[in-house]
Amino acid sequence: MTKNDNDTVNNLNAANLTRERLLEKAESLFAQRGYHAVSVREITAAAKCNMASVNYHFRNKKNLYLEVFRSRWIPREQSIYSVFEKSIDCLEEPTPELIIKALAGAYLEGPLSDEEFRRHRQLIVRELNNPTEAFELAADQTLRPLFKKLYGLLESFALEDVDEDNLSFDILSIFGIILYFNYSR
Amino acid sequence: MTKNDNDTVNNLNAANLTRERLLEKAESLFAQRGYHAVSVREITAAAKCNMASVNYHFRNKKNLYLEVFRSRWIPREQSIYSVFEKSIDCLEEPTPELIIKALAGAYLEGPLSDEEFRRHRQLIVRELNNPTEAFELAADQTLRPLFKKLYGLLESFALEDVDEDNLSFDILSIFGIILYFNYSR
DNA sequence: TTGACTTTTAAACGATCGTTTGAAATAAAT
DNA sequence: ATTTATTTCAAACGATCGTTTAAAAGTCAA
Repeated sequence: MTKNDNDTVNNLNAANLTRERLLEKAESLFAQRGYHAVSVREITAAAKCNMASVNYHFRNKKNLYLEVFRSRWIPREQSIYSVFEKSIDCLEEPTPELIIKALAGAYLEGPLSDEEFRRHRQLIVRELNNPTEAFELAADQTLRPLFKKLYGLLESFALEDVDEDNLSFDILSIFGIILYFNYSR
Repeated sequence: MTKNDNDTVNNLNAANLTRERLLEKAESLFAQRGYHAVSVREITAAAKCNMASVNYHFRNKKNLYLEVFRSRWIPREQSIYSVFEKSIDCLEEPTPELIIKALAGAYLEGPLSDEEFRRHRQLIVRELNNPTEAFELAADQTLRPLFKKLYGLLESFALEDVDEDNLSFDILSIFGIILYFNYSR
């Protein structure tokens, strides 16, 4: 067993170097090709460690996948959210156009490098198409709060005959555009 | 071996009933959960036939997947394209807004039922995220022609300072919105 | 240096995967 | 009715999957 019941602890000993390498390579491979297309053997080979390390550090493959979201994806999304909130606070007059620009900017010119954003986006697009427990984590801790914030910002404009459903759809469409941005190459 | 070298022939004998059931169930399952998450055993169980039938009628799993695109997805997309073209021809003044409405209409209110469109969209979204040989088929025979048509229709408007790249991006964004439509539930 | 604890390792486990086999069943032709 | 060709089937194949095991290696305090 680990020397600590809470396996998300941030010790910097040798053990956690293997742990961190596994999370890094697992995220990269899961983002590139998806959960089922990537084997534990491939992840451990990339991380240059033994196959049983996945079991030792993360219990099993599924939990390694979830831990990628818990300890990497969600904090990253939260940092994007922080950038977005600060951008909004700086606005004197937060028009819908400026709000959307602030949102897109937080994702596309925020704290993430191009490669980091590519991975980040790939992971959540895969979850949108094939929801697992990871999507619930992401939805609860990042997506719904962001959605709620956007809703609050945009509904005050009460654009003519736009009802709640249509506004929700518009917000989702904006995410669709941002998520599909990189497909234009 | 089959009694015909061309296994896409449209005979209506008993053999092809099994073949058609396999294509139907394979498409449904691949759309729902993706190539790797669906096993040959599951497909043949759904189609109520023996596991070896996949090998007999389609050579292997990968080719069954490709045949779903060749004999089902691409013809369906082409029928959508036809509806779109007819809608455009009926327009007296094809403004960008009317063009986009015609496009969305062809997908959302065209020849496909809601369930058919859901499957249709799921298959191509999975290919966008995880391109295989099937994407090349779809791109060559349906996506690029449609894209070219849209480009021809929209570029004539020469909207101010919109260059080629930005117009391409806008077209892709429109597809992003259409593809993500159903996520709003 | 000893002994307790943590981490890594090689090897094997059972399960499931896609595919193959050869014979039985069915259909078509002579 | 017999032969020929086509289609279906149960059973097994080798490969790969995620996981487990028990021992070796490493770490660190007493």
